[in-house]
Amino acid sequence: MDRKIPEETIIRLSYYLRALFYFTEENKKVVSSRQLADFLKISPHQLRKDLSYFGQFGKKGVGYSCPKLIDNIKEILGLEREWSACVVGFGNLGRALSFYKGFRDQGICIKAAFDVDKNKQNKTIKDITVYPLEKIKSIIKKQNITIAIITVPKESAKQIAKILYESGIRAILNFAPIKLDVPEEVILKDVDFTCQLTYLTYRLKLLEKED
Amino acid sequence: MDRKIPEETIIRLSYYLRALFYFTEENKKVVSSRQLADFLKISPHQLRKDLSYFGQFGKKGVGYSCPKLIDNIKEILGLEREWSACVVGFGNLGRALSFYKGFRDQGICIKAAFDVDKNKQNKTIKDITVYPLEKIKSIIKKQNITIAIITVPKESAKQIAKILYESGIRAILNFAPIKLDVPEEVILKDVDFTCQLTYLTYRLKLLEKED
DNA sequence: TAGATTGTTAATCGATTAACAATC
DNA sequence: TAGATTGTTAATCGATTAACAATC
Repeated sequence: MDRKIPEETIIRLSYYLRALFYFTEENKKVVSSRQLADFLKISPHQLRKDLSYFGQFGKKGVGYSCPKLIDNIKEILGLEREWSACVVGFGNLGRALSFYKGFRDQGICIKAAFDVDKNKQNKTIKDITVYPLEKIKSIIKKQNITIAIITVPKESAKQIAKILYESGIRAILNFAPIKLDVPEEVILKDVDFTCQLTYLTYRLKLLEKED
Repeated sequence: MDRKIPEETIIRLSYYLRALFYFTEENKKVVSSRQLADFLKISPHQLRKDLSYFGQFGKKGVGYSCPKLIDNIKEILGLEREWSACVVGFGNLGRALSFYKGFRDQGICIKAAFDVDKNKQNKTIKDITVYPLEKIKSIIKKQNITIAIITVPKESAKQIAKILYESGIRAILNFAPIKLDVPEEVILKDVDFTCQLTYLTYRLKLLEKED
């Protein structure tokens, strides 16, 4: 694992994992790179190239064992163990992420939520308790939380990020539409709906021009 | 506009727009590529390169006029006019997207929502009415909706996509964790939280190995 | 053995970075 | 004029695609 691995490759590994779950549910024990790739609408070359960064997982002339490749990819992505996460901002988006089942399937467990709104605080829904912001530090320590998801308005996002990394958070998934300042050692990933939607309007406009 | 323009460039244009809104709020009339780039934590070269795909918008030795560049980027992204969209699936995520203010600021207006759940149907919250799925076709036609956002469970996503493009939808933002089959002329963009989170666990695991 | 499919190298393609001439 | 900053070309870097030898 000396060469630099593209971020796109890592993202695709998640997709491969999901496809493997699907084929496993369909009672398939072995799949070829072509079957996986067709399911995900990518090329089999790309799948094999992506896997080759990490080792040799298939059998020539045969394909990949579903359960084995699942274990291998989980190991690569760090999903062989459980991770604890929290959500800051318990609006609609915060709630959606808190209760999203897809995370737990992959070993990522939302352990707590935080919100400024007193009416939301100290209530527990489906195992997740909403705490006031003042409790961020203590709960993170107590519950051993390493990942935080930020869904607060952009006005308070920078301040929340500061509290989070000062509390020991080492990775942040940020849904607030603003660039956060975090220390180099904190891993930050932005998710931005508006940009994605705007890409659609751009393409729609292009199409109209062609006509 | 003969050369192929990278998707990344289009996504960044949205970020430039947002930065320009920020500087405008701060009463700045003119900004340099360096100021914009610093704000967004990218390089000024990249910003200038991105803009150069579409024309010359700045003044050498001076910088860019904020209001003019805003108008130019809006025009490029098709945001000089209003777009009508709908949300299918009125769970927490559907609600979050329906009421998200960031869209309306950019001229994208959620006009209707749809859900299978009878308890959610025929209620109007903040100008958005939730209709049964059977009404998808008629509402889309009546309200002139071109963009759809899918937030239903993966089990029903493919079927919903079919109903949508058969109803005249031309662009889909898909939050369901499954690859949809759509005709070539329908523009499709996937958003996947799990992949983003998993990228964080991958990086966290890498860090631990280094120690 | 013949057919199938992997893993990897080489070729291509595309995006980013850097440098600088043009010019406000 | 001198300083600043754009727009664009060239160089670099990186990712994807394709081809094929290895081998189950």
